[in-house]
Amino acid sequence: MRARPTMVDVAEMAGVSLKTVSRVVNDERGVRAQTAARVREAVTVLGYRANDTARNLRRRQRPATVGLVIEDVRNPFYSGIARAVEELARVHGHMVVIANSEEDPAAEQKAVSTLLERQVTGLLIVPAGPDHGYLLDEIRHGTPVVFMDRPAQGVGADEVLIDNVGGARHATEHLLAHGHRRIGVVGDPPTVYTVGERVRGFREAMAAAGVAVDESLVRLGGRDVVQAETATQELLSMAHPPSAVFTTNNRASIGVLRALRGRESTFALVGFDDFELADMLPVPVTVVKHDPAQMGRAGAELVFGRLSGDERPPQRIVLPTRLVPRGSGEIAGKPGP
Amino acid sequence: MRARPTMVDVAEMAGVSLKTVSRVVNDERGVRAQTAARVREAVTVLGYRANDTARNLRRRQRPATVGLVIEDVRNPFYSGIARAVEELARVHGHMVVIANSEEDPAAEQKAVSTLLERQVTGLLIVPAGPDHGYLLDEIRHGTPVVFMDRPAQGVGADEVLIDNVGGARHATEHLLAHGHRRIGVVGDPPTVYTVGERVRGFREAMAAAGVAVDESLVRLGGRDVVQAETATQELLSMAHPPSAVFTTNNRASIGVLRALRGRESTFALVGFDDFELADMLPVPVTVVKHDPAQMGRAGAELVFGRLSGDERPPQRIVLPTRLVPRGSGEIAGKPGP
DNA sequence: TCAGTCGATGACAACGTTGTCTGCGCGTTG
DNA sequence: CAACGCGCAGACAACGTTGTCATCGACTGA
Repeated sequence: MRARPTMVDVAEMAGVSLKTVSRVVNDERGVRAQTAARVREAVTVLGYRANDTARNLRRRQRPATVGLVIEDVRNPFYSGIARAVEELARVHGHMVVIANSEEDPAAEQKAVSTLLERQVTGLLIVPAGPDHGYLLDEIRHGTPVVFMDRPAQGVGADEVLIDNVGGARHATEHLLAHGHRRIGVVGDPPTVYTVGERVRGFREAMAAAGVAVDESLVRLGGRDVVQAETATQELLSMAHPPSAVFTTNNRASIGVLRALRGRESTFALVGFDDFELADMLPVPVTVVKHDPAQMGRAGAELVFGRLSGDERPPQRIVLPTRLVPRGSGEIAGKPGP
Repeated sequence: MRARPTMVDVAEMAGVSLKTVSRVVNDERGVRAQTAARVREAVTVLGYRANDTARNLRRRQRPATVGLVIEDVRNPFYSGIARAVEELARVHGHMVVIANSEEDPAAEQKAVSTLLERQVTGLLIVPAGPDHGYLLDEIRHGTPVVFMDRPAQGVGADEVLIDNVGGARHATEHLLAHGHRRIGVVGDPPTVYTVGERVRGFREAMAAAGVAVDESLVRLGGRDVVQAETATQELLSMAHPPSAVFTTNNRASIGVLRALRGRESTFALVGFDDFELADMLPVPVTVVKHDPAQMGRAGAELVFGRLSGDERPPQRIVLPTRLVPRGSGEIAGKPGP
């Protein structure tokens, strides 16, 4: 288990100079076929592999790698993004480094710092914290940064968002149209941008319909399926439970469904985010659907566009949502025993 | 948008030598507090960030990065692995580069090559192709390689597998115990190692029970949900459809469920791999459960163990499976109209 | 008082690679 | 036949950093 061979080793073995090896390895012209063959022979015998680190340093270029900072790959929304980013990156000869921020601003900033020291050529971030002024210098030094799913303050960078307010409004209107008036909300803390926006869309639709929001039915703050389940159980055991619920994301939807299972009492449901098997459940779940792959692609396209010279002012792309009625939004609420 | 500042720029601004900046940046001792303060000042003013590429080259060490080659992050099995690997990597100060091999040996080999040129310190691979002799040199040069989910030929490297045969046997025994005799199989091509093993477990259990396998009920080859759905439809329209089916992975299970939906005819089902909401479906799905996170952790532990001097001979870790009866394995088949 | 020690700092080389420049031998051309 | 061009090859510097060694002044102790 000795160290890796370098060009010097190859040169020595082939009886040529270092530079000639470099020429052969990089398919430069100006090497006699016979010499090149000798070099290639030595390369395979020694198992030589170019050192990308040294190459990049010398060429003053960065490793062909983009950083992707997300909350958790296990969430299908993020893995959908990740996959699309990876696909586009591959087309552009880049690799993807994934960091999970765990929704923690400190972890996010640490990850970003490490990625930047690693000299990534571009950065795709689902921001956890609000302020990203610390990236100003980097952007000025030529690293394209794209924020996905949520905007970032303190920086004028590209952003890819979805129509949160519109989607939530549609969801709420759907429930209102089916006669629901006591509508609850279950989801993550409203400090998360998307949650705030979706709740805003909910309130807008309610206000437009002249229906007052019962604040005791708004249960935000859960961070995972279990907490959404608990919140739902609380809703169900109220004296006047909601007849319908809007959930702010797929985790919350699933938590609600778990709480509802086996219960006699139930309520209508529309969830933000589609999820696998939503249409296969006993009561198929009506959702506000959008396309994570589209978000990943749009973000990656922006990054690689910037890398190849796109100098337009910072873009804000807003992706559409679509209400997919499957049944759960149309059932009449029969709350309470 | 000028180039990034280097230590030379910082040194110039602080009126010290390059080396002093290096000392401050690396928290080496031997710098007067006052000098250090001046340097730090210059660092923040210029927005200096250490160049990990140059540092690694000089120190003759590799970037603290491990490569993870999987089939598709969108599959929860792989994203579960990815997340666990990332978590352990973070603990060890490493980042994770993810490459999707798409089950294509050529793509896998290309990804691995790129990762190695990038000087990753370790490699976690879910192998797509069978032969990995091309990694022999690398392993000899000191790059720890761990194969996950499937073994690799031609190399003596660490492996983390699951008890495919045992799990499949349990699944089949469960179906046999509930009176099923005409049992079908739906899944990926048997050339995929895990599929082959799981089918072997199925056959072993059938043989042990003295039940002949009707080969027309074995439908392997589908690579995604849609193809599994098609295969199932074919099974259902047979003159003598199966009364039960064993699926070789979560994609196949979901395809089968989709085909079954709304159909009058049905059959019992046990699937390999657990999946979200399996317990929430109209007929909760009985599965052979195992833990992707455990696999990721085990793999990562092996890599980081090797990196810190573990010299044991190549390990083969086999993770257990557990049958989770939820109902779908116990229903009586009522095939055909 | 003088060697010896110590703390702070800098000069220099080196990591593995590539860009630039130079040199050599040979054939072509005016 | 001198001059030139061309194909091939190597010497050397440089990328941004860190390890080693040298330097210098000040302080210590006998």
